[in-house]
Amino acid sequence: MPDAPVRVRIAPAPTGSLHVGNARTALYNYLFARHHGGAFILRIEDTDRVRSTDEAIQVVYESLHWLGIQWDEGPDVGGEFGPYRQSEKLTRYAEVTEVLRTGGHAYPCYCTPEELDERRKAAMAQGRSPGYDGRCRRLTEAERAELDAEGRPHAMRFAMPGEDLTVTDLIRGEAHFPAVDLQDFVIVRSDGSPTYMLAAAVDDADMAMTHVIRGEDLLPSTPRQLAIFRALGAEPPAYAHLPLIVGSDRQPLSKRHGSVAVETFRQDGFLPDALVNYLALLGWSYDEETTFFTRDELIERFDLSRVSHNPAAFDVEKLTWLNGHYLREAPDEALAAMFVDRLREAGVEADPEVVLAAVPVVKTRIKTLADVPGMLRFLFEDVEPDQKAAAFLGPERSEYLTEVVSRLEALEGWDHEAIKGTLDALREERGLSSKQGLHPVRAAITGALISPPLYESMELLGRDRSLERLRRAAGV
RNA sequence: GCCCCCAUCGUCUAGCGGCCCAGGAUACCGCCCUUUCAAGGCGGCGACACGGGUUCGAAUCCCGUUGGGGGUACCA
Repeated sequence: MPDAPVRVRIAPAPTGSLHVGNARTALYNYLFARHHGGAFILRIEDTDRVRSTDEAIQVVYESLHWLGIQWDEGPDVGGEFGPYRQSEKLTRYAEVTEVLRTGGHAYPCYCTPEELDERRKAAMAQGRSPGYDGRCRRLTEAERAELDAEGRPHAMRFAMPGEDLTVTDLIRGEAHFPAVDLQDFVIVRSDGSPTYMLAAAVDDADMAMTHVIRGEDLLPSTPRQLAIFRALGAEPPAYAHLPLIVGSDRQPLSKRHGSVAVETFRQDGFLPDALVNYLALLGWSYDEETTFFTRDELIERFDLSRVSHNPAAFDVEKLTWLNGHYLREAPDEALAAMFVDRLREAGVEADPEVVLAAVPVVKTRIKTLADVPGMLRFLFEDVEPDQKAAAFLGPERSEYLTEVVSRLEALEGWDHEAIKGTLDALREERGLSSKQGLHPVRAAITGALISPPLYESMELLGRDRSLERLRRAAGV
């Protein structure tokens, strides 16, 4: 198996958004494939037709594209192991079911959900394993014919081999499952549709997967899928189960913890590089100290043996910090383009030239792109001073601001150095602290007490508009 | 209930028998820098869940307890 070219996949169910947990699974599979020079496949698990829509599939594509995770085979790009949508493989699953049935590995089950539920409860009450008791497996052909004649609907169950099974996990080692807990499970529903257990195993076999890297929640399903592989006479892939991502309270990560969909992180102003770097580190580490990784470094260094075993709590604070780092590292031109887009989304039409000039002083002051409009809006439209700023703009500042205006009017040029010199001189003459001297000006120019650097802001705003705002604040 | 997985600072983690009275990052606190706010620099606080073993020696190995997570579906 180590000699076969690596083939791995991500198999999301299109339910409307791509969960970060799925995104991380996709990332690890992608990194593993690239590291080994293998193929990364995208498969859409849409056997549940009711919940699956084409729009939801588009969201999966877009989220993965945004993260920069490219797939080599998939519904949209094709490949020699297709189709890559389970809804297009229904006849294939039926075919396999027939093979299993003929080979004595599957049988019809006529038990109703109510009956199953009742027996399950009874088993649990007695401390026994709650799985299927195998009743219909013992039916004779004559009895089955009779039930069929009555028109009783049936599901198809897989007949487990009745022996203990061992899963060898690349991350965790061996897990042993006693036969008593491995009971016959449904592979085809009474409406004829295949279940996940069947479809996933058949696809992994059909698509020649060499490794299945997925969430730990699927570890208990592995012995069952292994049994299907064996019944089919197919070579099973190697398995690796990733620790789950939980919320700050150790509960499964869900919307009440904040953002969980990749699309939402994008809207919240996170950079794909930051999310990828963060996700890479959420359950994996390279060494004692390295925190930042480029894509190429991740591909070069990713290794399943360094994936951790315990559930990881998603920490937006750290993601946010990482995002700030990537924001500061990004080229100014690229940032300017993103800033302009953000401003437009916030209803602010910004001059790209001005935005580009503002990038250097702004990029150390934002944590996400969502902070941009609040930081730069004042450059492009008049803003009402907020409450704290207003406190520095009363009539009692009128004389001071008027003096500020006249000094600045006398200025030859209009650059931050000259502005600084002028305001410094005035402050010194009057014995004003920097706060006393600058707060009123800052309030007049930016409408807030917290803003990008004042002198640079005034240079960016331009002479005319700066003076106009100061005059208005002075009440002139 | 039963089965499986897991257990180092609040959080992400390094550690795979002596290099560890436990290292890095984040968060938090302080100082420096400073036109506000950040960024940056420096420093601080802070963890081996508990109990038994094994060993000259255990965060590291074994057993148990406790705790957390997952599964137990005609969801995936």
